[in-house]
Amino acid sequence: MEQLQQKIPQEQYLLDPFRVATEVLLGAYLCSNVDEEFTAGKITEVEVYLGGEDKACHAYQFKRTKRTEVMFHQGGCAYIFFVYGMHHQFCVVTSPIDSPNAILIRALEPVAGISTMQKRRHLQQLTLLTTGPGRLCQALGIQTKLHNGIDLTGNTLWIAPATTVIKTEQIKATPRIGVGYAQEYAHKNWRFVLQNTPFVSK
DNA sequence: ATGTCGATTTGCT
DNA sequence: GCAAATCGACATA
Repeated sequence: MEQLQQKIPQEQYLLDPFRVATEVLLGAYLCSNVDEEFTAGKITEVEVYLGGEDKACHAYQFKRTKRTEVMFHQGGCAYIFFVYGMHHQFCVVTSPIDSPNAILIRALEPVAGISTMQKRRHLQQLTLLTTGPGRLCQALGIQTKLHNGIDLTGNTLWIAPATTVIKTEQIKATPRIGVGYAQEYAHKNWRFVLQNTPFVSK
């Protein structure tokens, strides 16, 4: 598990958000060390959100609030927020300072610390452990209060590089989930899913 | 297999 | 006050 201790270098998070989503994050490993428990999963599903133009993004029109603040930080930190009164969501902030773009991580394939994930989720079945943005946060112990804004090259929450190159043919682009309100931005194919894996949300 | 609905808190209008 | 980048329980078929 040496591989999982590696960190994606900070500068890779400054690339174009679509490249970060498809070339850097898909197939990489989201790792967490929370409560003395190590857990990790391979990233199988992501969504791109762009500050400025994108009506589905919390930072639409560069709206800067307490919640969206960390999206304006330099790429390479975590934007973690709370929705629906009970679920957390984990995003990777990308781009240079004041370009509030982020990639939502929507699903993982469990790789390490599986018994910890099962304990946190009160559930055994692997395909339900981390296949959804709320589920993966619960499985990895991710919470806004503890982790919002955290540096992803540190030792609490980090991302280890993919061990194999993901080819374009293995990636499917679809509309994003749960953003029907975003008008013309609702049907953009900004969700990217790894093919040939059961570990995606539905 | 598919649909509807409640949970529950945060942040903005 | 209301809607939200969701999930799981329960209903009906």
